[in-house]
Amino acid sequence: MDRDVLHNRIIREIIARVASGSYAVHRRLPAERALCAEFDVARGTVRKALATLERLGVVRIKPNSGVYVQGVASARLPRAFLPPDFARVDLTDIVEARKAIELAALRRAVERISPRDLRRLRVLADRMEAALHDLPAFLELDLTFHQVLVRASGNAVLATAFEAIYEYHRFSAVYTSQQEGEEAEALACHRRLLAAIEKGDVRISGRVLGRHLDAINRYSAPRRARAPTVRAVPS
Amino acid sequence: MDRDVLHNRIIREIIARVASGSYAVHRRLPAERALCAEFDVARGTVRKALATLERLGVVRIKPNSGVYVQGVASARLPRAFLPPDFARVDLTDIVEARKAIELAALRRAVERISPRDLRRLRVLADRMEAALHDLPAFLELDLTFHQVLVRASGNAVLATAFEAIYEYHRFSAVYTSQQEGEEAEALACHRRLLAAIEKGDVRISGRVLGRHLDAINRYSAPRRARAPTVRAVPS
DNA sequence: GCAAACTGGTCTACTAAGTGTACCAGTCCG
DNA sequence: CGGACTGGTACACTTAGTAGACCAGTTTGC
Repeated sequence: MDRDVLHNRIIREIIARVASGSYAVHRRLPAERALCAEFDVARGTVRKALATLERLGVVRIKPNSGVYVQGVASARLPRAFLPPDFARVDLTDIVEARKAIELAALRRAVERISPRDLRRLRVLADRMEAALHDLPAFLELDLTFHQVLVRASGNAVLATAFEAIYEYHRFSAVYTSQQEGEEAEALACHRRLLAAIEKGDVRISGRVLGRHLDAINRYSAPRRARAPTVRAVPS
Repeated sequence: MDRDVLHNRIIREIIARVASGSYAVHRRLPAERALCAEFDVARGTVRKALATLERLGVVRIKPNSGVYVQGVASARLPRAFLPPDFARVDLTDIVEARKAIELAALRRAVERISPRDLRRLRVLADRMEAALHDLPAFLELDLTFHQVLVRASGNAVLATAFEAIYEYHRFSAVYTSQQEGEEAEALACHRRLLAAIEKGDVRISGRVLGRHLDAINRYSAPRRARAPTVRAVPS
C-alpha cells in the first residue's frame, strides 16, 4: 500500500499532457500559480513536481521567466510516472482494449442514450470541426467524445474501465504520427457514428466505431510500430 | 485532486472483504497488529480505519478482545468507500463489462498463453476443487483464475481495465445468492474453459466463458435483482 | 523607455497523516 | 493460574501539504 502522493500525481498529469501534445515542446507551461489554481493545490506542491520534472529532463525552469517544455521523447521516465507496464504496451493493445470496452458500451448507448448526451455529442463534433487545425485540441475533443459515449451507456462499470485506460489513450500520441488531413477523416467518422446512433442502428454504428478505432493502427508510424519513443527506466 | 489517504484505503479494503464474505459476519477480524503487518502500515493508521468502520456500523470493537464484523448490509456507507457510482450499478452491468473485457482477453490468451500461466490456471482449478465447501475462499480463487486469464492475454491495457473493475466483482457477492452446489458447476465451467484453451480453440473457449459469465446473472436473487442491499449515502 | 504586472525563488508558521516504540490493563486459553 | 494476546493510550518524530508573505529579475503594455 504505497502512498500516491499529490505531487507525483501532478508529475504524471504534466507528463501525460506533454506526451499527448497538449503541452507543446519548447512552449511555456502555465505559470506555477496558475497550475496551483488548476490543480487546487499549494504552490510548494507544484514546485516539488516541477523540480522533479526538471531533473527528469521533461521541462527546463528559467528563473523569473517560466517553465519550458523540453519534451518527453528523450527522457527516461521512472515507471511510476507512466501507465502500468507501459514498456510492454503497443498501439494495437490500446486499440484492442478500446474496441472491447467501447463497442460494448455502444450497444447499450444506442438503446438508452439520453437527449442530453446526444446533444453533448453533437456539440463536441462541432467543436472538433472548429479545431480541425489544432491537433492537440482536436485529440482532446476526440477523447472526450468517446468518453461521453461510454458514459451514455449508463453502465458505470464500463465507464470505470474506460477511465482506467484513459492514461494509455493520452500516451498513444507517442506512437501515432497523425497528419493534417487525417483529422478530417476522423471527424467524418464521428459524424457518421452520431447519425447511426440517432437512428438507433446498432449494426451500422458498431461497424463505424470499429473501423474508426482500427484506423488508429494505421496512423502508427510503421518503423517504430512496437517501439515507443518514451522509455521507462527500472526505478 | 483530493488526496487518497491511507486509512481510507484500508477502510475500503475491509469493507470489500466484508461485502465479499471473506470476512464473515460476527467473526473476529485479524488483530490490529496483524492487519498492520499485512497492510504494512503503522498501528495508528489501522486504528483510525477501525474507528471509522465502527462509526459506520461495519464492525464492533470489543476492548481487550477483538474487532467483530457486524456486516455491511444494513450500513449506510459514504460513496467514497464504495466503487464509483455503486448505487446505479446492478449485476448485469458487472457481467456486461466483464464479458467485454474477458472475452477480448481470452481471444489473445488462447493464441499466446505461456506454459507457466497455463500451469497456474490448472493449480487454481485444483485449489477451487479443494475449496468447494468454503464459499468465500472459492469465490476468491474464482476471481484470481479470471485475473490470471486476463493477464495471460499479454495485453497490459486489458489487464488494467480488468483490475479497475475488480472492486465491483468483490461487491457482486452482495447481489448474488450463490448456493452450495453451484460452485460445482462453476468449477466444471473453469475446467472446460481450461481444456479449450489448451487445445487453442478460440470458439469453444469463448462460448464457455461467455456462458459462465452469463450464469452469474442467474445466481442473482430475483426479488432484489436491481436493488443492492448496500446503500450509499450522499457524503 | 519606463512602470506595472508577472515570473520563479525563498522563507515561515501551521496542520494532518503516518511511523515506531513503549507500556497499560483487561481477556482468553492451555 | 499464568502467559500470551487483545485493544487503549501516550510520546517523539518525519513527511506532505497549506497559506501567506516578500524578493529580485523579466516581460509587456502604454
